[in-house]
Amino acid sequence: MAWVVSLRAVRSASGARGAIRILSLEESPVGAARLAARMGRAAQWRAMDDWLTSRLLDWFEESKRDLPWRAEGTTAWGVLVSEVMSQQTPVARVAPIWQEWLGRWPDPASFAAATQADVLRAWGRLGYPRRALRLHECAAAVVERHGGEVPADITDLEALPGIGTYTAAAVAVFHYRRRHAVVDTNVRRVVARFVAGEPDAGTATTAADLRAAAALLPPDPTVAAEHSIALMELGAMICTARKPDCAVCPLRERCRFKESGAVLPEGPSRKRQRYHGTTRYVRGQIMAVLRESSGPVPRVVIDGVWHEAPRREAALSGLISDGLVEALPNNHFTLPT
DNA sequence: AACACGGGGAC
DNA sequence: GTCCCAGTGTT
Repeated sequence: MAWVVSLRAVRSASGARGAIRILSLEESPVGAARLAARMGRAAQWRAMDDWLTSRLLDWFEESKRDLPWRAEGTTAWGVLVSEVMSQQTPVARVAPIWQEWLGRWPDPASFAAATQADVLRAWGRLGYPRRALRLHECAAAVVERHGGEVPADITDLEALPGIGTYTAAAVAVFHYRRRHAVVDTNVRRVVARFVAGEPDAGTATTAADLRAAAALLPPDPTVAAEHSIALMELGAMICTARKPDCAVCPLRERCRFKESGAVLPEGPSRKRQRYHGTTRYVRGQIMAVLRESSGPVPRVVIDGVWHEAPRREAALSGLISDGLVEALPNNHFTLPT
């Protein structure tokens, strides 16, 4: 009855009558399907006879990772920060930085008051430091537009700097428990395999991906929210890109990819740019120098990070136009103040 | 639709 | 050495 137990966590948030009724059956050692049959359609829990949701939530309750932002009492701001940090960055690397940030800047107002240099140093080597600056702008916008409270409305969320389709949905669903599809790379892959029987998701097509994921959602918002989290977790832990562990997948009996008996293509699926020596690499080197220096850095030190002047200058001017670096009159460079 | 944008860890 | 990762903003 892990599936039923999982509803306990959302009981207070939902206040739904249905949740209470389910909980009353908690001691009864019956499976989700039998429970559904007993309750009947009048209970309005179509989720109960939704095989996918039932399997997903049973598995999730048992196997979910103990991520710090999943702790009870995490604020909407905490969830938003965790999502922005997790954009293109593995959660294992995000967790310690997230802890530090939430301790230091527990809400949008305190974070908005920090300097850009402090923000960029605290971001450390998480990568894509423009995210840190956008998060800073985001906090200011939350203070200005929403009185310091992270909004629950998807449209309001998407209007914030650095918050796109995915992150807006993630905050609305994971924190505010809205019923809305949350589509990241994991969900796209799981849906491609489970529904379409394809080995991997193709190029992202936001509207179609959202429709496909939305079609799988159970009717109740709180259950749908858990379903969305679980689907992402499944993609991250079981239905992985390289080596899906179908043997232990809770969805294996009805997965069209598993049914097809197909195997993942071996070779590289697409051409990939080298990293070392790219502008992006050089930008990273320059940022590392500036982060680790307490004050302005002379040009000669910047010149040391890469031998080719054109590449170096391209990286530097890019950083300046992105607002990540400031050029001082005395030919020194610094993180923005 | 295709790019640019970090950095680290798994294989 | 290559691939992947809780994406977003710009062109």
